[in-house]
Amino acid sequence: MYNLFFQNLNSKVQLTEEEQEQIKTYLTLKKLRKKQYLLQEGDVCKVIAFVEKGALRAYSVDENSNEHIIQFGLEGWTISDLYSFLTGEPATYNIDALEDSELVIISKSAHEELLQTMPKYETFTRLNITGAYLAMQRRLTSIISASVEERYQDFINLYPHIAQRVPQHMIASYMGLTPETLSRIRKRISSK
Amino acid sequence: MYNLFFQNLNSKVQLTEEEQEQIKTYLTLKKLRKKQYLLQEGDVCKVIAFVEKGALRAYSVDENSNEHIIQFGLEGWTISDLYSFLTGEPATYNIDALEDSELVIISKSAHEELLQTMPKYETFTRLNITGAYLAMQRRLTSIISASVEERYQDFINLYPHIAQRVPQHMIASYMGLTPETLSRIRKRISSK
DNA sequence: CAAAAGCATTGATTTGAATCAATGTGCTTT
DNA sequence: AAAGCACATTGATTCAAATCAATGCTTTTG
Repeated sequence: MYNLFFQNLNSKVQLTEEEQEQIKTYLTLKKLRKKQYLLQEGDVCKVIAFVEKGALRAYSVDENSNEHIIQFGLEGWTISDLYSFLTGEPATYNIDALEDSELVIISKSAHEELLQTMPKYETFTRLNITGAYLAMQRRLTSIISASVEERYQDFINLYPHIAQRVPQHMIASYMGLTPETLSRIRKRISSK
Repeated sequence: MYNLFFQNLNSKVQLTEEEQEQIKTYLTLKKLRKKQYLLQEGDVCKVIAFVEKGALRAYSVDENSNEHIIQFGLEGWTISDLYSFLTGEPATYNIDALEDSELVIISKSAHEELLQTMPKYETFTRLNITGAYLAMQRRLTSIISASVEERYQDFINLYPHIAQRVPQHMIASYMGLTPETLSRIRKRISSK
């Protein structure tokens, strides 16, 4: 059940059997049906979720009730409203399941205790957030400097598996475009 | 000379005198004149720089030789091309000084040794990157979902000191706008 | 199974930002 | 002090994406 999580963990910090067992005591599993919420805007985000199976999205809703996807979470990725999780402020994002999913759940107290007691867990956390930072910087750079066409190409190249599993209008949302515009961009690209 | 750096460090992880002295042995100071480069695109980024005094910017240059500012670094902030620093790949950003500046320099080997030997330094690093991640996520959310006017207002509210010290066309660049557009937006806002 | 909902596409029109161009102003720099 | 440059503003025009609207297709669901 925790296979992917520990695979991921081990690839970043080598753990002994005992260490793994110890960490396991802090984790819980959660299944989410398609369309179910993991987090709703306004609630405080209590957990970090590692996606063992399935797909989720984090998104905000603006005053015109347009959804803006800030992050996808597929197998092997972590998803949360980190700001809310860390500060205890109400979440500004919603997180829900795009497919039936299985999550490894780390509660706030578990996270804090692990950070305090297991140096390797802190290293793991540091490496994770660093990876997330670099991925986001890449996305930001591309938004600021590249054309929409290039951005779409980059997205497809970087995340082909997302493009296959997620409806197109959500990719448009992730890119900050309308579905119509993305459709036309795809058309333009394919006619080359 | 290292005042601000240690102030910052201490605010995140409480250090003893000895620990501070130990860390100091890993640091060097560097002064940069206005317009001098800390890093040029294509070179490998060898350092993380903490800004003690002055102001820097990290930016990329696109095929039409337009500059796109990805980050400002003022007093108390850290600036680097982290991807290049961590991977050893050539940098995709340029970093230069907007004013005469003083930097606390952490070399790659220093960074690695400190991470390995001083748990508190790792914690410091983790907290720093987490803060940077949250700031960037905020920026990204605003780009994807808010109007340019709101985005400019947010920027001014969040970083009033930057707005005061940095030429307007650089703020436009940071926002992914042309200077003309930002000028018009300011006009629109002020006429309310 | 039929109805409804969700999704992608296409077309016509509007809108907002980019581009091109010119001017004014204040700083450097010599 | 004069010349040159960097910067901000403003105007006119172009261009790209949003919006509004309609259609057909597929997937859910009652």
